[in-house]
Amino acid sequence: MTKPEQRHRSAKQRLLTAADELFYNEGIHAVGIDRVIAHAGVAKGSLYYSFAGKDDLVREYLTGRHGKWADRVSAGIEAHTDPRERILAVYDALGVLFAEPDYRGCAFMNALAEAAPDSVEARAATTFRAWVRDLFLGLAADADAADPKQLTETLIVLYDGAVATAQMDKAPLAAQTARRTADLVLDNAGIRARRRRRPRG
Amino acid sequence: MTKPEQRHRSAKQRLLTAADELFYNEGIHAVGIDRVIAHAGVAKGSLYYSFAGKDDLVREYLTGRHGKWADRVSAGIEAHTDPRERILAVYDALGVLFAEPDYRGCAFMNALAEAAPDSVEARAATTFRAWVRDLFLGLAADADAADPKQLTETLIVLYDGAVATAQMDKAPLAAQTARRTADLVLDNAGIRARRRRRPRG
DNA sequence: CTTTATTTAGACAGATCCGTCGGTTAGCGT
DNA sequence: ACGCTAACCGACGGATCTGTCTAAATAAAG
Repeated sequence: MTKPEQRHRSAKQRLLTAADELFYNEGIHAVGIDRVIAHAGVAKGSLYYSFAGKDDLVREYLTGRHGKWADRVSAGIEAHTDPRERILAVYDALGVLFAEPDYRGCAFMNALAEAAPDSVEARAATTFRAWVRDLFLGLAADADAADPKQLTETLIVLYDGAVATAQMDKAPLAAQTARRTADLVLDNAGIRARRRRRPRG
Repeated sequence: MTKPEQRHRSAKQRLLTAADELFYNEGIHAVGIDRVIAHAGVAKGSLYYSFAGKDDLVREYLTGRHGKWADRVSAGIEAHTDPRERILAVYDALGVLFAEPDYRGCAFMNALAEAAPDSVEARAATTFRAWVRDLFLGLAADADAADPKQLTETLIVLYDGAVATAQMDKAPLAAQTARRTADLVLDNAGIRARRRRRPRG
């Protein structure tokens, strides 16, 4: 068995990187596998050696996006201890994301826009959305919200609104707008700043 | 010149209806012109007689969506005289839209998700977004908002959030969540109910 | 009726799509 | 060195895509 890295990255990894760039920037249907293998610099046979087909490549592209974003959001949240600030940290993470020069919206929203009801894209989007919901639900519960479900609905609408506005209007500042509104919503829900525990003593 | 209706609708109109259904429900790239002409029940030659190409058909599909939605929103707004309720009427219109059984998100967001930067889809989306912005900007000014631009940004994020959440989570109630939050935002902006003039005296 | 506009059916071309296949290279154990 | 096998390669095939074209039928208009 070969080690996962020799001098050059493996064909599978190069394919994954190329697929991520092309699928995200131009859309899944718009990019054929010929474009992917050309951009990765590998042969077509290598794609079907490492992946069952285009759907499989799409699936790994989306799960990769899910994992990377979940890691970034989690890191942003865990930089704070105050439950209120932990909620707002999600919108701060969006602000950093939107500022990236090649931001082109939510990969799952875009994938779902061109996907069939029972496709790989639809399944990946469902998984992603369950993660989003559970994320806010946990944060709302930690903040002792009176109605965690309703607060979650509102926070999700603000999250999605920031994402969609930033994409359609090329407006990275939509994250700040969403954050400011979330702040107001938290005020209205009676959630105030408090420390769970001091960082060190 | 032929009248717009004879016994059967013209080939152009049938193509437009078929394109609207198929493009919206399955995505633009996913639907070939063969599918469109089959669904319309016309010959391929009729498509290229009435339209310059697929792009032209896509363009008319999107401008049609724009016009119909603008009419619905305007009708909803003009049913109210109070500037505050005129703003909230937009979210009520979204609620009605989301309740339709075949709702599949914003046609322009979906089109943009699979479109190239300078495509017909991108241009139609830009036009649509300018309309959305001007709509809220006018409503915010009519309500004597202290900062109409900032209020508009917030209302747009809530609008987009309702649309995106409703699509991704199949949650028609996202419109109510957005409306409730908009209500809070308007309170916070110091915008109170007032009549411009009595309906009759 | 004559003329023009619209529609039809289908074959065709060129490009691109996804996927398969047989053959080649490279790393590893023995 | 030898054999084995994972890893990789590029040509090929069938399907589908958009768009063109021909030739004729139908409908509308003058």
